[in-house]
Amino acid sequence: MDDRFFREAAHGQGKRERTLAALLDAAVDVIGRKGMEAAKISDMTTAAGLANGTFYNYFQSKEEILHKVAMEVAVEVSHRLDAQMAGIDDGPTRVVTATTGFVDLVLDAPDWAAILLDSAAYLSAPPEEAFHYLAADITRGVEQGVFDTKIDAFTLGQTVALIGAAIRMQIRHGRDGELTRRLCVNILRLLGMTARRADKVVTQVLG
Amino acid sequence: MDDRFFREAAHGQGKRERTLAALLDAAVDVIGRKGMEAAKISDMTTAAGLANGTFYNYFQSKEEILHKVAMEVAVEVSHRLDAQMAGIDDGPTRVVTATTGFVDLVLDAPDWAAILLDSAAYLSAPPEEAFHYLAADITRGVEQGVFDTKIDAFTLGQTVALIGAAIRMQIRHGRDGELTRRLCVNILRLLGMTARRADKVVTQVLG
Amino acid sequence: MDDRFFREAAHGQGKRERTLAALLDAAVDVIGRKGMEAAKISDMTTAAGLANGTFYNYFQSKEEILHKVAMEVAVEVSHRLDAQMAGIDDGPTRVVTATTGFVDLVLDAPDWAAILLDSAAYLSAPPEEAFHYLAADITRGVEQGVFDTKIDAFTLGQTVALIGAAIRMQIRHGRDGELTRRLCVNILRLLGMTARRADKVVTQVLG
Amino acid sequence: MDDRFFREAAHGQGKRERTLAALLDAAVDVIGRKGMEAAKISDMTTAAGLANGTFYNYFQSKEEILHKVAMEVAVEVSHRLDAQMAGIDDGPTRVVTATTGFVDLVLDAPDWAAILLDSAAYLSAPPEEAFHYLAADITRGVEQGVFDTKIDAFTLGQTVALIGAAIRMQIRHGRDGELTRRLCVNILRLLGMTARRADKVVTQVLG
DNA sequence: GATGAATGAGTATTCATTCAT
DNA sequence: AATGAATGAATACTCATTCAT
Repeated sequence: MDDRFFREAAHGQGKRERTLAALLDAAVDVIGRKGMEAAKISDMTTAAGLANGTFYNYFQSKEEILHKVAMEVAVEVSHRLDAQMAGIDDGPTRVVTATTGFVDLVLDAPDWAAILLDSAAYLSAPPEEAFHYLAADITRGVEQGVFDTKIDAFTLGQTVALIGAAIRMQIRHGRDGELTRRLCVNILRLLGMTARRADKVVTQVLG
Repeated sequence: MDDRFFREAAHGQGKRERTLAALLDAAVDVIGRKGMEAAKISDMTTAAGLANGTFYNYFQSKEEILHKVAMEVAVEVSHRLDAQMAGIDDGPTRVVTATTGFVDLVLDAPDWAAILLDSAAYLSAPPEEAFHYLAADITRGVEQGVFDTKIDAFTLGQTVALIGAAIRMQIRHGRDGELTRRLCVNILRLLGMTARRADKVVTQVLG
Repeated sequence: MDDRFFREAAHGQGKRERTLAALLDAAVDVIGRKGMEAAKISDMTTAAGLANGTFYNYFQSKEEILHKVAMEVAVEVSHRLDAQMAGIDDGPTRVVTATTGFVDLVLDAPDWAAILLDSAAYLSAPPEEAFHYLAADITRGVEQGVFDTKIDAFTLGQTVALIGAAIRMQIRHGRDGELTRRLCVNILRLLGMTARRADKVVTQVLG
Repeated sequence: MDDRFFREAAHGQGKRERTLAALLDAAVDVIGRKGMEAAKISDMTTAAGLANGTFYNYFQSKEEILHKVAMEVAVEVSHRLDAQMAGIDDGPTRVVTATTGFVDLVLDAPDWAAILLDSAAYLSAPPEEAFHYLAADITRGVEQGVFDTKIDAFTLGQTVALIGAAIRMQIRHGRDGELTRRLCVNILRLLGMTARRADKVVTQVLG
């Protein structure tokens, strides 16, 4: 999904922008195949059809492009989820919708999954952008009185950990909608809903 | 905690055993400081006061010592937790006791924390020993009718993810008993207890 | 003879070609001094005035450069012999001319001798190019009815063994044209000529 | 053939002799399997059922045992050939008998073949013992007036080269009596016999 | 004599980064 | 802007040899 994502976004722009986009697309591709650690600069430039040294006209270091790619992907994922969720008002429904949407989106684009997953481990700073909406939805649920939990980095971290574990398992053992459903239940439970109400919400949203 | 753990265990034994223990202790130390990925063989031999080549009289490769260290630590942690939990019969109480004990133990020995955390990511096979008791306790809770969840790799993975995230946060931002308490609540909620009952159990156990 | 052989051939070409040639020349030099087995990559790069890592911009491994050098030398030797032998039609005369030419050429360039001799033992596939002409000349002699032998790998192997032994002896104990003459006689005898006729041919050709 | 050759020879002797013999047998075995270059001291001691360090109570270095083994094997081979050839008086017949016997013996004991072949390349000094009888037989033939060649190191070297090449080919491509027969013919031709007489002798001896 | 633990010099290979063109 | 050749630090692993017990 979305091979050449950056190049399309840079279509019609200046040469510098297009080369930059080519490098970012190449990075996505290479990271998807080999992971951040093993991704070589030369892999990226080769995939982008550029010479080795050209890389350093656009980035100061390997780390920089890794950060950039991770952030851009996170932002784009957030955008897409926002679009899916317009008009949904109920907190729990939003959480389930967002989680399902996120997991599906990321499993559809394994390159992006690799980037998001790796960025938490390989980069010091995981891209909060990807999960920003989640904090907002949880807050909304708390305000609506259906969630019973503190809203802070810890709760967010716990939730993200659940999502990450679920994605990793599906990458390893194959896609499984049932696991995504259970993930949603787990998140709602963790946020303070009873097991019964959590099931009901998930069934309403996912059918 | 337990610097020279292996050397103490090998005290009075033959030279081979003592050198082996020195290497394992050195590995723990180095992994604690630099992580599994960055840990160099020469770091370990230097820390153990040995020549470079001596390493290969005891291990075939870097991976081998990493596996060995991870497994030994996991086993030892399990042993200690078992000791703490003798006589506790109630499933939820066991889960809380085990989780708290595990988090405290591991935060007391940050080297061990690093090993356990890294081993999941760096080694192909993370040591199940460290979490085996957890599966047993969850099963017990389900059999006692207080947990409402499937017992499988997914549930275990979700639980372990919560614990890992909590430990990581405390390593980064400092020890915080309140977070450990909230972790326990989260786990019990995830396993199907209501928010209220989860709080009650945690309060009973942790005061 | 022909120190800097490759560099001369690459004169005026691009930088990549010139560096490649420098590496090949350096390899020839190092192999000549230490043999294929003991030749180190760093020896070659140092001799070429390059950094260690530069080697791997041109070759994947030590084996690769060894093969390349052996093949290039073999090809060049064949070219030079071809030139010497243009217009000679008689089979035995060709064999004697080729053998003498080969031995002289190789003793003039002891580095090349080392390469050709080592390549049979160290490389899995010795460069047939160096001896291809020999097979052709033997065939010609057989067709002319002056040789009485099967033309196959065995006969070729036997002949090459004689040449190799003669070269080795002259490298060890000093150049000796008489030995080369006797080598030619031996080859002709082996190919089925009587001692007398063999002597006559050799005398005609070598004086 | 002749596994434990040295141990049998040392039977009934002192402990030192028996341990030495065990090391020599182990060396034969290991060299046969891996070649001289790749043979490790520890391979030999392990195969001999001894500790690593024990080796140095018997040999000063790896080279020393290699030399010793090569020499002993060469001597033994000579002895056996001598036995086969008692009573044979005719020079050419002796050469054919010795060559055939040598090739057969060595192909029957591939370990020995490996040792003899490697010793020429890996050790500076190939064991002349193995070919001493050959010089004598050639001399005899010359004195009988059937060979027409100088008797010196060069002729011997040429002959040995032919034998080596023939053995190598049979090790690589499988035993082939026809090649051994052709080898004998080649040697006789090289020593100055006509093709016809060489064939006749070989047929008389080998049938 | 035997042991076997310890040694440490030796080397191919990778890859992010620089810089002259 | 682009090129791509050159760099060189960094590191796991081998094995003959030593020597204290």
